[in-house]
Amino acid sequence: MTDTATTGRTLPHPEREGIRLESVLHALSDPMRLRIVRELAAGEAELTCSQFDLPVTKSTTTHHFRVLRESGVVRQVYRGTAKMNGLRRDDLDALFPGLLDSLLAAADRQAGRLGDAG
Amino acid sequence: MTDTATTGRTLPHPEREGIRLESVLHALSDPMRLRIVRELAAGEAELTCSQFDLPVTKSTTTHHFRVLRESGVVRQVYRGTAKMNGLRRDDLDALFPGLLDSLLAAADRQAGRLGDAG
DNA sequence: GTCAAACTACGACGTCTCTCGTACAATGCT
DNA sequence: AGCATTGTACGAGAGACGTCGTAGTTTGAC
Repeated sequence: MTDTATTGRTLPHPEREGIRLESVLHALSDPMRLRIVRELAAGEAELTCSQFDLPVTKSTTTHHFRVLRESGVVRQVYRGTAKMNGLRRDDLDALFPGLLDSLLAAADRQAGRLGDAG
Repeated sequence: MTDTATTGRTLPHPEREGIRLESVLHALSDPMRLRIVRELAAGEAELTCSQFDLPVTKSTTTHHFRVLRESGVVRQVYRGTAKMNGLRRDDLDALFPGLLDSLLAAADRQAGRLGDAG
């Protein structure tokens, strides 16, 4: 328990077969959550909630991460006081091949077009 | 004007560049609307609103078609008393290459998996 | 001109969503 | 033990959403 181990707390996730397309689309239809997912996809590593510099309060951030988790888009694991977030790429790719990539490409494209992503 | 011509009434559509990914995802995150889009994609021809046998009232159907139109997913044109609906495939493909196909494939896959589509 | 068909407008209702603030819980460090 | 960090729970408020019913409009056919 002294190394960076996962702590006892666990969070409910839908299993792969329980992920619903409508829920995923709904999760991704919020600008804040789409932004989170894009940042998550950009880096390889998992990120803590607090590493996202979102223009909302902590409560709201928690809310968005929960929506993402409950829809099956991200996997969350506690490590110490932090909560690590990772895209459920494997599950999403298995369930809906090519969808996540198209979605991320579409988001990138739109960000480039609109200039809201450097 | 005696043949099957478009009548004077027109409906506001977002132009191609005005279509937002978040709005498209939101439009598609409703089961009724996803169903509409799948039916539209299945057949080549445009369909009238009343050709869809949805388990909701006419008012609600109108509402869903409006959401789809305003988000840029479908194009609607009056012809007589009917309103023809067509997927804006060209615009969506130009804006978000591959996205619509992935989305439709994902929906098909889920329908097959869950058995709610014959 | 009358009538039916297709769709719309408007208001209503209950629910869900996004946001916040405050108070609380779990963990790790000293 | 004490404290800082990280995230949660709960409640609230404003607004959006999906649904309906009724009344109305537009068009085409007779």
